[in-house]
Amino acid sequence: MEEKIKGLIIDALAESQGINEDELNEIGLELSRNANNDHGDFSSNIALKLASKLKSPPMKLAEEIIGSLETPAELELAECVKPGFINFYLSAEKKHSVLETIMKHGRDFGSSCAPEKMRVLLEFVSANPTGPLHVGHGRHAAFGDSLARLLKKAGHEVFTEYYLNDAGRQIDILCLSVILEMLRDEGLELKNINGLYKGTYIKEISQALIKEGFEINKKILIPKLDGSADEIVDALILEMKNVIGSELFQKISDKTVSRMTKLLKDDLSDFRVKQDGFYSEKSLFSKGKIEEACEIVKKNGNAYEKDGALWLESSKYGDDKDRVVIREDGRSTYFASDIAYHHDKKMRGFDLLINVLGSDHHGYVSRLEAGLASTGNKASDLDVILMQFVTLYRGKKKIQMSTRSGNFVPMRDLYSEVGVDAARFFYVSRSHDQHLDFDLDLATEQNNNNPVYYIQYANARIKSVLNENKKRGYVFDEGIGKANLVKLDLTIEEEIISLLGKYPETILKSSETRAVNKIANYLKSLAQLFHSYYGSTKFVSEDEEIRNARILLLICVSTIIEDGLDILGVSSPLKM
RNA sequence: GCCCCGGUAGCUCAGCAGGAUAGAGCGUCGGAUUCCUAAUCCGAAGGUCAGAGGUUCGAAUCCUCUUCGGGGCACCA
Repeated sequence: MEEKIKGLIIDALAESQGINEDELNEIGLELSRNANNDHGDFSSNIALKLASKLKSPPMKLAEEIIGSLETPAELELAECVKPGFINFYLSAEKKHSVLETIMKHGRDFGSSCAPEKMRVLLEFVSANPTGPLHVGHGRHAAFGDSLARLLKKAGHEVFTEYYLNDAGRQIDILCLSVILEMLRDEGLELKNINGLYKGTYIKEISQALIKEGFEINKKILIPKLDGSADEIVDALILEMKNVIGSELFQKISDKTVSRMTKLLKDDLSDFRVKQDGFYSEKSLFSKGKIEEACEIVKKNGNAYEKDGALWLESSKYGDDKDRVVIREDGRSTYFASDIAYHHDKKMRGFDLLINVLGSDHHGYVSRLEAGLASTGNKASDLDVILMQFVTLYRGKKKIQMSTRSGNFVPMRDLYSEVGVDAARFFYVSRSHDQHLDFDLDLATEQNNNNPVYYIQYANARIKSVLNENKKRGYVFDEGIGKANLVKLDLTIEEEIISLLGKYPETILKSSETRAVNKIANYLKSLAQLFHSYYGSTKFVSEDEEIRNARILLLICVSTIIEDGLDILGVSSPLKM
């Protein structure tokens, strides 16, 4: 319809002002859809835009345009208003037809609206497997999973992935922490060492390994603890590998990582977050992907050697300075892994790579782009979404996020307390580039304050009305409903229908801007209109025609609420 | 020093590919339940959209500066 009206305007402009399409393209023809029906269903500002160019008052122009405007049956009226807007009013039949579309397509209404379908690799969370996921990761998880659902809804093919940092120093430290815990468990007295991982999960893993029959020589020598915490830890790792043998160390390391990974997967899946794949950093080494990437970079003339290290000339691609890829001692940097990993993503055939990262990684973005460019890919294929931080509150009281030993509040604690529905909704209700204050009290309140329940309740009320309809011996007749849509002429009904009609463009816009929170806002508005409608109108009435028409409308509202909530990973209870 | 994000009602926030009177909820005040779920609804009061310039017929929205707050600038991961 939008295109049709635009076409009409173009014709009218040509006739009344002698403006051709090229001239028009310069100015840009916009047609906006209006929320409140004060200004019609669509409006155009074209007369205002043309006024200065044609040196003619906008109102006069608008009148002339309308004068030569054809009006098809779907259009009831076109009028010009005060500053120079042209407002279009659709016929009632046309406006109501969206309900028929929703009845026909059901939950597929608004699906596949993206004009260009892409293969997307969406990477999110990717936290080191050295501890349970905390409330900050929770936001990444909720956002990433919802974005995946949203992009799929819009018609894209989406693969979600978790990059598992299962190699490197942090993993050695994790493994060391577990081994020392095993020794402790066997009665060895050990001083606390800074920089090691603590927490019940370390204990659990060490005990599980002991049960599996892993043994550590108790006569292990702890080297003198001199130097900085980092130096001590590194010395311990080296010593441990020597004493127990790097083979056993590696075995324990593998066991530990796989147990940690299981823990992460459970944290995520219990939060209804689905990762299609876990990509192992270690596999980059074993499959030679890092050397491969280095070769490509060198071949493309984007690397050089200096001070015994291999440097990527990332400054060539917009980074502040060049970066080390292979260290002096021959070990590759984390950045090297990332170059190889992102190149591999492209090789797997994805058009678009989306990374959800913490906002503290923003300095890393240009480096990633440079890495991608230096392997011969387009930097613009990478879309990094930076996530701002989360602060927990209990009412007005800020909750200490981490203890002195560096333990964060686990995300599982959060969603166990407030429930998965509330947690997911709250996490996603604000734009990713804004700080999130997560109020645990608010998330569990059962009233108007709490948008999750407000929306769910709207849907539950609809289900209840449908039941009541049956209970009174009526059978919903879609045919009668469709035939009487024109009777839905209350202002509130028109507002609801208009909002339902905006669902596809909401999906499109929020998927394009990765703004999952727009879905949450949309649902809030829809629920609000519904509750108001509920309070003012009787649905199960004796009049068969209006009853079926209204119930049809309610079914449409319910369809959209359920679909929208599902994008957010929130359930739609039938009863509350 | 450089870079990213933000400042909208007393509070928490929507609105931001420019558009017509800036919206919700809470809180305050006043109402609604013989009726399909009151986890609801209706009404009132409440604003220099941080400040100053600029672009435009038109700016909360775009640009510049200032200011306040959060975060970042490794041969760490």
